[in-house]
Amino acid sequence: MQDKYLPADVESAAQAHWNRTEAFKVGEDPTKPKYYCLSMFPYPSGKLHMGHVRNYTIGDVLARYRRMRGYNVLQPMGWDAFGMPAENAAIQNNVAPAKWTYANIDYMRTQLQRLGFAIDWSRELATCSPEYYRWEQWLFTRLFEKGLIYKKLGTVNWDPVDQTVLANEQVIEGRGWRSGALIEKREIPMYYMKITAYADELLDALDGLSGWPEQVKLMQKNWIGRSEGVEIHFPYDLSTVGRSGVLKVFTTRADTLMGATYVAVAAEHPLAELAAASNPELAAFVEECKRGGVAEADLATMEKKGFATGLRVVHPLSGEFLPVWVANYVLMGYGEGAVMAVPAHDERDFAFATRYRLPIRMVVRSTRDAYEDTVAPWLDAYAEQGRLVNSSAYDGLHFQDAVDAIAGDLEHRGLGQKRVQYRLRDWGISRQRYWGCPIPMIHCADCGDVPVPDEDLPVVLPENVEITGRGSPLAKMESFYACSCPRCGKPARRETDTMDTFVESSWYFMRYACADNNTAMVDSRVDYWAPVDQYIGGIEHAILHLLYSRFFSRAMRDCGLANISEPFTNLLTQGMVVAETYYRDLEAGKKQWINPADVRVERDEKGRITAAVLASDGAPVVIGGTEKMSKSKNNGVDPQSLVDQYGADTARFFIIFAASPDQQLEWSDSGVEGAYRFLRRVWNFGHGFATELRAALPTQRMLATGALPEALAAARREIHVHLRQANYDLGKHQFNTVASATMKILNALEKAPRDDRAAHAEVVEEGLSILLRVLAPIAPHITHALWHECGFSGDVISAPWPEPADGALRQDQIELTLQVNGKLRGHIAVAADASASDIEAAALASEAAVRFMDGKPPRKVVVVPGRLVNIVV
RNA sequence: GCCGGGAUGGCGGAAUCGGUAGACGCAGCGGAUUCAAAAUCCGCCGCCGCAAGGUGUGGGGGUUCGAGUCCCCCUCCCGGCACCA
Repeated sequence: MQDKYLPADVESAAQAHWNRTEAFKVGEDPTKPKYYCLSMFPYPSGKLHMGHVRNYTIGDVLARYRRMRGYNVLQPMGWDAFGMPAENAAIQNNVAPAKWTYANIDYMRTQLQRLGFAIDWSRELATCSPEYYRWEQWLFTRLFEKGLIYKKLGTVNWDPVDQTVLANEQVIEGRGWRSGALIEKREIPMYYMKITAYADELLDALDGLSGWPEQVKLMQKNWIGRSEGVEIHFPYDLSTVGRSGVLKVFTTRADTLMGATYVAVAAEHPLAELAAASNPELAAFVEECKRGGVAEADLATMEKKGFATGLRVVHPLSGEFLPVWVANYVLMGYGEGAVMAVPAHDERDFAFATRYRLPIRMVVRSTRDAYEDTVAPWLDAYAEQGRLVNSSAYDGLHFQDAVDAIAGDLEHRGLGQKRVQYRLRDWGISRQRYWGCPIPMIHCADCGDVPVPDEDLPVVLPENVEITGRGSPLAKMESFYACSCPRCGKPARRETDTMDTFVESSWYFMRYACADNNTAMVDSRVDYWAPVDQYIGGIEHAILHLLYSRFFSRAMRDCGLANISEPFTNLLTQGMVVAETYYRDLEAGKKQWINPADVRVERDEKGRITAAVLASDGAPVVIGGTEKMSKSKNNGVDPQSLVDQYGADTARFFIIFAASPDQQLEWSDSGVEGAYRFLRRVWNFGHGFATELRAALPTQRMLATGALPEALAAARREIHVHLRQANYDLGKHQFNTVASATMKILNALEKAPRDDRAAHAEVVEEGLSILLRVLAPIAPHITHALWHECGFSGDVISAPWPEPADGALRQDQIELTLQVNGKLRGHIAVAADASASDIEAAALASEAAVRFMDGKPPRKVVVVPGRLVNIVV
C-alpha cells in the first residue's frame, strides 16, 4: 500500500476493478427492491461543466447509497444530442453537426468515466441516432392518428435578413443576434401536441406527487393555470363593422362586466385586419405590433400601446356601444385574441385607459380604499373582490353571486356561459431547423398530410449538409424532401421541419430500460424499471421538461405503451452552479465576457472585493454579478483541471460539501484544497490503522460487552451520534452535512485516547468501518482502496449501510442550557432521566440562576426536555 | 410584468417540531516542527468592550417565556416565462 495518497493511482485501480467485475451492470432482479436512479442527461456541448459534475455526483451518491441499502440499482447515462449548438458550431467552425456531436460525446464520456460514476454504460443512448429517434417518429405517427397531434398556425420570430426563424434566445433587444435585423412576428403552420387534453389530469395528479418539492408542484400548477370564468360574447355593431358576428372574450372577473368601457383585440384579430384595410394609420400600427419577438417576458414588459379601430361592439347586458381598440399586449395565440377592459378594476386596463383617456367606471366597492370619483393613482385594492355598485340589477351582490347572476343572464340571452380555461397552451413542436428529429409526415396535393408508414421509418436525417444559418437546410435538399405519397403514390413533398428537442427528452427514461430493442419502442423491461424512483436535475427544468415528460407518460399509456402515468416518483431539483461574471464593454452595446480564471480580484483588508483586473494586461474589468455558469457569459469553471490536479474524489467531495443539493452552489476555488486535505488525512489514518493499529486488536472483541474506558466510550458515542445525524441527513438528501459528518468522525477518531491500545484499536476499527462506508458514496475510490487495506470483507460498494448502536449512544448525565428571561446564562448537568421538577429545582439552585434572578421570584419555569430550562422572573 | 425561490461571520455553509446562532470547512492570525521552505500538528477567530456584559441571522413591524425558524410589509439577488438545454 502506498504511504502517500496518490489519487490518480487509487482511482484508476478502483475503476479498473469495477470494470473488470462489471459492478454496475444490472438486469431485472425479482429478489431485490429496484431503484431506478436517473440524472438528467447532458447536451453534448463539448465538455462537462460544473453543473453536470454536480448533477451526476448527487445522483451517484444516491445510487451508491441505495445499493449499500440492498437495492437493485439502475443508473444509466445518455446524450440529449439534438439541438441548436451543433448548428451554431457548424456555422462557426465549418464542421458537420453529426461529427461535432459524436466527437463531443466521446470526449464527455471519458470525462464521466474518469469521475467514477456507478453507471451501467451498456444502456447508453444518443437521441441523434436513428435507432433512438425512429421510435420517436413511430410514436409521432400514432399520436397523429389518435388526434393528439394536429396542425395550426403558430407565431415565430422571423429574421428578414437571414430569412430564417430564430429562437427566443437569438433575439436580443428585438434584433437578430447574427444579422442585427429587426425581428418580425410571422405566422407559419406547425404541428402541435395536444397537451391541453391532459390539463386537468396533469393538474390533479400533482397532489399525489409526494416525492416532489412543493415549489415545483406549485410552479406547474400555476403554469397549467386552471381558471373558472365566463366566456362573454359582444355582438358586432352592424353600423361600424358592416357584418354580424360576435367578439368572444374570457374573463375571471365577470362581476365587473358592467364596468367594461372598451374591448381590446390583437393585431392579428379579424376585426383589426378589417379596420386596418380602410385605415392606413391603423394599418401602420398593426404593422408596428408585428415587430419584435414573441417571448412573453418581452411582451409583458414593453410599453402598452393601442389604437382605436373606429369599430364598435355591443355590451351584452346594457346594450351600450363599446369601442374596439387594437392593443399590442393582446396576443392572438392566447385565448380568443381579445379582452374586455374594465379600467376601474384591472391595473393594466387602468393604465391603458388613463393613457388614451377612455372612461373609467367603478362597479365594485372594495373592502379598503373605496373610491367614488377620483381614481388615480391606481391602488391594488381596486382589484379586490367586493360588492357591486353602479351595476343596475346586480348592485349589492358579492363576487361569486354577481358572477353567477351575470353568467346566468348571459346564458339566457345566448351571449355567453361559464367555462374553464387553462393558461397552458398546446405544445408547438415544429422547428425550422436541421439538427433535430425529422417529423415523419408527407404532404400530398390529393391526400393531404399523410404519416410515414412504419415500414419506411426511420426518416433518416441526412448527415452531409451545408449549414449557413440562412433558411432551413432540409427545405433546400430535394433529395430529402422529394418523395411519393404513401397512399396514392403521386409525387409528394416530405415535411422538412424537425421536432423540438424537448420531445426526445420526454421519453428517454423509458428507453434506457430497453435500449437494445430494435423491434419495439418499449418492452416488458420498462414495466420492471419504470417509473424512475429518483430523478435529479436542474431547477431550471421545473416546468417545461418535467411537464412534457408527465404528458408523454400519459400519452404513451393511452397508446398502450406504458403502464405508468407519472414518470418520476421522487424529484430532486439541484440548485444551479453559479459563478461571478466579468466583462468589458465593446462597441454597439456588446460585451466581451471574460472567464473568472483569467481575472484577478482585489480585496480590502476585510476580504471584500473592491475591483477586478484581467490578469494578462492588468487593466480593470467590470464585475457583472453572479450568474448561472454558461457559455454565453463565459463564467464556466472547467471541472477537468480540478480532476487532473486533485482527482475525482476531491472534486466530488468538494461539490457535495460546498452546498446542499437543492441550493445554489457558488463556485470558489478555495475550499477544494480543504477537501483534498481531508481525503489525505483519511488516507493517512486508514493507512496507519492497516499498518500499525490493527496489530493491537484483541482476539476477543470487547465492544459488545460495553466495557470501554469512559474516554473511549465518549469517543465512540460521538462517532455514533455523527452516524445517526448522517443517516437522518441522507433521508433529507442533505448531503453537505453528511460530508461534514465524515469529517467530524475523522476528527473524533484522531482524538480518541490511545492509552488502552487494544480498546483503542477496536474503537478505531469500528469507527473506520463507519467512516469508510458513509464516505463511500461521495468518494468511492479512496474508500474502495482503504476498505480492502483495512481488512474489511468484500467491496465497500456492496457493504451493508451502518446503523448507530444503541449501546454506544447511551448517556447517564446530560447538560442543559440555562436561560433567565430567555437569555443564555449558563449550563446545568442533570441525570439523563431526571424529572421536570428535579430539573427545575437544580436550575433554580444553580449559581448562574441565583446571580441573574437578582433576588426576584420566578414567575414561570419552562423546561424543554433534553435541551434547556428558561426561568422567567 | 407574471410565477417560483433565496438573503446567516472576511467566505462556503450548519442549526431536525419555535429552544445554546455560527457545527464542519475555507481564509486569516499566533505558536510548534524545519538550516529554510512546503507539508504537518496545536491554539485563536461574529461585532462592540480591558472586563463584566451588551449586541447580532437583508430592512421595518408583530406573535411568544423564547424567533434564523411563524405572521404582515419592504429591499435586493437568482431561476422560469412556452424556439437555450
